[in-house]
Amino acid sequence: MMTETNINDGTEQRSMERVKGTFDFYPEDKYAKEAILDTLRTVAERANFKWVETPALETIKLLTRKSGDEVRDQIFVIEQRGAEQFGLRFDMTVPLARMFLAKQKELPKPVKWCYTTRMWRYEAPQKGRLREFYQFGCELFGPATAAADAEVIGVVINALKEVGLSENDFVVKISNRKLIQGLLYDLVPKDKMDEALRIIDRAPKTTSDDVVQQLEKAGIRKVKEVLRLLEMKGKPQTVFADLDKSTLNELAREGLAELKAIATLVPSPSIVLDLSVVRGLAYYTGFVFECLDKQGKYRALAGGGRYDDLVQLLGGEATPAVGFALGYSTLSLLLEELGRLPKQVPAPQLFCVVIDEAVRTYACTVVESLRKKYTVEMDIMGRKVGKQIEQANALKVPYVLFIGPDEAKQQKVKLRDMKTGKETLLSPEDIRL
RNA sequence: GCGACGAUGGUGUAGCGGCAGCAUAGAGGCCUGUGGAGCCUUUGGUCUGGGUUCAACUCCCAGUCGUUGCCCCA
Repeated sequence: MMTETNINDGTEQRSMERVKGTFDFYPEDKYAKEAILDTLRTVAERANFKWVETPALETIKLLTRKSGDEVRDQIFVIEQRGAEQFGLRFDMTVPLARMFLAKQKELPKPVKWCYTTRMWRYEAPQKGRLREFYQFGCELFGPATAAADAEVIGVVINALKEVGLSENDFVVKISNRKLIQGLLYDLVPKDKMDEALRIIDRAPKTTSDDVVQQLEKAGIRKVKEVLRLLEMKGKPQTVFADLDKSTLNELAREGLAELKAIATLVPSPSIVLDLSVVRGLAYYTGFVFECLDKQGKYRALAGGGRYDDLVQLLGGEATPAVGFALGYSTLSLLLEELGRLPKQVPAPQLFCVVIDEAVRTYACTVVESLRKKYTVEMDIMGRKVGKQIEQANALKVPYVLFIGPDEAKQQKVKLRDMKTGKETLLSPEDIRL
């Protein structure tokens, strides 16, 4: 029965709401974000990383090339034409790898790129995790050296310090997949390796009893030995000393050597070695790292590592690569908590008080010419003088210009220094702030 | 995708099965050429839909959104 007449089902109201998991940047938020992202980028640029951008859209084929269907579920699929599907990028590593291999032959190595841009993942929004979000990151193609890994870590650490964090505010947990897998080799059957890594990855978030339970459930026997690995964490040199005492297989020795080289090159006090850092199961091949706030209160601030197989997997020549991404959501939460998020919207330098509507034309001429050089606000509400000054005060303007019939007659303006209260009558072109 | 909790002016909050109040922000006035104050006026709200009831912002159900835990985190 079609009996619905003017039923308000709330769709009208909901159509005015923001899309779930997105964020509106009002001036205060926008200036804060851009200031932070600019600062981060500048740090990368000082290490000679070049700023790049890619389309928001990629083909689904590319986006899912390196991962399975679970990834597909988190892609915003936005268009379908014939057999082709497009999706919004969910990270920058894959698009930049595509960009790299398109010009692989001509680009001089190393190729060092950075980005500060937005991406999308269709997942449940949580604190520090939105569906539309911004990341700063670097990718470095070419060298397979510890020096490259160290450079990337160095950028992360410097970037965090540059936006107002100290090395007491965060930790950089480093690890190496070869080392973990080498160590697990004798403890875990080959077909259980992925499952074991997955359990290890989320171990820090659960109790050790849970970890034991999960390992047993997965059919892994040498639970005690696996747990012992998880406890190997702390200052790199301490853990290295521990590991040196054990007999290691070749894979583990290789991973260990890589970590030692990196630790030597980046002697930061915020670096700890933590073998539970695995970084998902995706494209990382060796060195991996994760950066967290000291209390572990928030989600990871940054994460990255070495992905030596990705370029080849996408159809390029085998090229080692290393990179990281640093999300704005979590970073801004931490900065906010520490009171270090820049909060100011730029204030106008000058406010023009229009004393009488009769002189508005003259006032507009003056303001127009001043706006070639300064940020100038003027009354456009037709308010009374007192209200105009209130507005100027609310805007924290350092100088106010008074333009009334007297000034207009002489083609002058009265400039008032709001701090000292001193007023001077002068020609508009003589204004120097 | 699953679970828990929540939703009252723009913002922050109070309240009660029977008139929805306070603060703050906004607009205006006191104030027709000069200060951030003060006083006054005013705009604006119970997320959406359904149910119970004489009566629902309040109780019940569903949805939406939010927070959080799980999954996932490429």
